Amino acid sequence: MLELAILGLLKERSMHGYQLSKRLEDTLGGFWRVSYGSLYPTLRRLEKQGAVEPVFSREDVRRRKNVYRITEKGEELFEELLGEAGQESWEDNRFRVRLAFFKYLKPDTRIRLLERRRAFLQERLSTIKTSLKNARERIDSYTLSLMTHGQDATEHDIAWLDDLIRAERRQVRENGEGRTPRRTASRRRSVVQKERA
Amino acid sequence: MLELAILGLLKERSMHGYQLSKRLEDTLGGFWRVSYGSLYPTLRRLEKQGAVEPVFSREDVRRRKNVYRITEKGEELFEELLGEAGQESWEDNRFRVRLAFFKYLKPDTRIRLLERRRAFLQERLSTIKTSLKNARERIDSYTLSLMTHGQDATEHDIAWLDDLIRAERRQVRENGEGRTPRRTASRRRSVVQKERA
DNA sequence: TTCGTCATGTAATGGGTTACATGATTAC
DNA sequence: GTAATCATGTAACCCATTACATGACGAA
Repeated sequence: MLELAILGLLKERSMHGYQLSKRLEDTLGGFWRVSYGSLYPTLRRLEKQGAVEPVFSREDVRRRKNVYRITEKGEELFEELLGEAGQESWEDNRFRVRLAFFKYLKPDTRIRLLERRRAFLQERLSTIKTSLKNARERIDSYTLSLMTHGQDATEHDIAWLDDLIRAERRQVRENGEGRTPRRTASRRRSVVQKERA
Repeated sequence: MLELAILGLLKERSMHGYQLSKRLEDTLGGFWRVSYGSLYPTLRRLEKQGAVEPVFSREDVRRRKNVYRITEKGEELFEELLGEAGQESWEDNRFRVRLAFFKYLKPDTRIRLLERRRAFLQERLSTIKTSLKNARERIDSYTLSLMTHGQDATEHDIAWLDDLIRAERRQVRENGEGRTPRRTASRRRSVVQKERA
């Protein structure tokens, strides 16, 4: 996951480790903080694999900053990581990382991923509903509240995804493939608020 | 975390590994699935520490089921794990596990933990708000949507916690310490619905 | 008799973390 | 000059995972 995040950030511009950690922090802010103990070794590993390579500028060398750039091979790896279909890839934080790099994907790939995530949440939802049905009587109020709130949150998440999917579809219809939508976020917001009322 | 969950479940009644995994599944349902590859070794580790001990009944031995019971030492460990104040203990899934065993805590401990989680979410919220303020212009619509939705969800979570805290406080006032509240969950639900309208 | 699910485990691996260590640079 | 933050790294560990392996038991 960290590999994906690093590659995604390096696609935008070359950076050194410390910069990467800062950018990571303010993209996935409250949901994930990378430690240097994983960042630097991962960067090294990526270099050994040939997915990133050091950029030497006089300034940076002097200050011993190790600036990296993504390579052709790195671009391929990035694509591969984003597209992978493993079970665990749809867990909340993983999906957040993926979504953060959606702008690099083709609209139909985006839709595919959004729908995969939606299916994941849908399954979570039915798991919750099932245990709620089977066990409602014998579970304590805290567990009950936990599950009820989990259900709420999951439904809310699904509604959000549906908005994203809709926006993406509209995008495809209106502009043909390839363009980046402009204000998906705020449009989504209003829809959700309507649903809440 | 798995240790905590196992001990918590064994407090209710003695069980073998497979039963534990099932109970775990329908308590934390869509949010966590334990694999046997971690369950059994953990159970062994707990046994070696003296936190759980095997119960031998003729039936179970015949069917080679390893039923465990929690020991005095295990009860202490449980208490310790629930009370620990480490940074990572307030992350979403950890907190869910903790909440699932709230019924075993004293009301004031419950309030303390709820408030600690609240502070954690509050910090997440301000992290999000800060990056939103600093970067709103330069980030793409997907990342923006991600952050906005993250903010929404976090605020919703905090509101839920506030309900739980309020209910707990009322509990303390009305019944004095020690009693388990009856229908916290559904009471909460109605409050949230009012807030949404 | 065969399929599902009950039941227990091991080995290899993964993907991070914390704690520690070092030192340059910048702002006050 | 001193504190904060920039910058890079290592070693030990942690807590889980997947994949594999085995076999009993009940129901169709």
